[in-house]
Amino acid sequence: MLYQMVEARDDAPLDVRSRVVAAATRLFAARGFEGTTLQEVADEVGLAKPSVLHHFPSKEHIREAVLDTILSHWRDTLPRLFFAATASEGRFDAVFGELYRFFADDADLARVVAREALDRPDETRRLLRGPVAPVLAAVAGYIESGKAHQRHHADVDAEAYVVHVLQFAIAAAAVADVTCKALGTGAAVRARYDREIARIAKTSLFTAPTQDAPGDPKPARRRRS
Amino acid sequence: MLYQMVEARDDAPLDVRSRVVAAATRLFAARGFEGTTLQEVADEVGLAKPSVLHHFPSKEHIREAVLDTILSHWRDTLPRLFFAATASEGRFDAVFGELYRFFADDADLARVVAREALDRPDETRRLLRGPVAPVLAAVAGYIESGKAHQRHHADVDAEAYVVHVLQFAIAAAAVADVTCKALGTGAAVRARYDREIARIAKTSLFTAPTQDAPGDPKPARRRRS
DNA sequence: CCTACCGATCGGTAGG
DNA sequence: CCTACCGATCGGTAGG
Repeated sequence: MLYQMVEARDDAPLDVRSRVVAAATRLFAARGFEGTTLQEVADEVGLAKPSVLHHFPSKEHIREAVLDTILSHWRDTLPRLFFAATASEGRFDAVFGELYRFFADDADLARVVAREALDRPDETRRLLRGPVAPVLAAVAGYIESGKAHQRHHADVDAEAYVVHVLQFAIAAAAVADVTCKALGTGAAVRARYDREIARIAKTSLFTAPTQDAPGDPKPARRRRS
Repeated sequence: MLYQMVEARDDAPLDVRSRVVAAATRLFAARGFEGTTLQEVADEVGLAKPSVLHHFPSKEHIREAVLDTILSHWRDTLPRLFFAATASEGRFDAVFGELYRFFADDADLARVVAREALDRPDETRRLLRGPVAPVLAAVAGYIESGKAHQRHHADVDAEAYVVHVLQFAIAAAAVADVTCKALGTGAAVRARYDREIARIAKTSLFTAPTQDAPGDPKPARRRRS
């Protein structure tokens, strides 16, 4: 079967559905689902409200489209992440960097996911026990084997560690622009913030400094605005 | 000056304002400020909507009362926290446990704070640079001195570490009942979850296992329902 | 502390 | 893709 491929180039003209999803993602991230009106979405896309509802039968359908888009984006990067995790030792920086950067590069995605966890705990639970579970289990297995080889701390709770690191990455990315300001002003602050979360994740797992390059994921590259 | 003391006993009858704040805290935590209506708050308190508005001139005033209550509760525990942090070495478990338990004991507080950070980044920034800043700086100073004595890892970014640990504790408490389910079912799961976040915070700071009792904050004691 | 009610805006529909 | 409009509900007020 053949699907119309959606061009991912940032400057390519997007179809109406994609423009609605992009606008809704931004607005949901900033104000939440309940705090966003269809009128605001329509205004941002440059359409009348009924025109938006021609493409999505209800506001709830827009929410689902936003979340599906994030989830499918993530599904694309998961295999790469997983491969990096299992292919060789000492690749922790790359793996964590990949995970963190996915959300840090576009804080709106992190904010939408964080809001979803707060707004709809049951759906989020389903997601964690469903499609996300195998990935968590796989990474936990990798950590367990690392424990057996004394590469990782013996008292790491592999499953709990993975869950915490995942939610740390999302939470840190979601509120980075807020909490970074507690570190003072200036451009270097965000780099310190990013470096420290990577260091925490890494040091709490490995028994000794790895042979990796020092744990600094590249500073987040911003996607828009 | 003399103030009317508000009795903290859980079973003591509360005045109307306190009951409104308690109901609003629960509702704001679950649905967010925009997702909560004055009617729902009134219903939960058992009053008519205009009666609620007799005690608080607007919905916005209820939000402020909710946040003030959380902040002042926290101000009460901060001195204790700070004293524990600076009084002696090896008290990390107690300090982090205190911080984490404050939010873990009542996840609604963590959720309200998390939502506030997402909904009103500017206000949250002001809070971080204002009243919260001295506490962060003090703890960061304690960590710096620990680095000088080789008790803490040399590459810890003290200021960034403190900010991350704070937001980790809040985020972890806010979504604990969601993400714990990714660890399986059963009563022990939450204890593992709590123990692992304490271990991560501790291991990423200290150069070697401390002389403390193993890093397990008591399992969160639930305050209500 | 209530009943009754306000204008505004919500998500969504009709019809073209 | 639009104008015009729907019933419902929003936060808040009047008046007692």
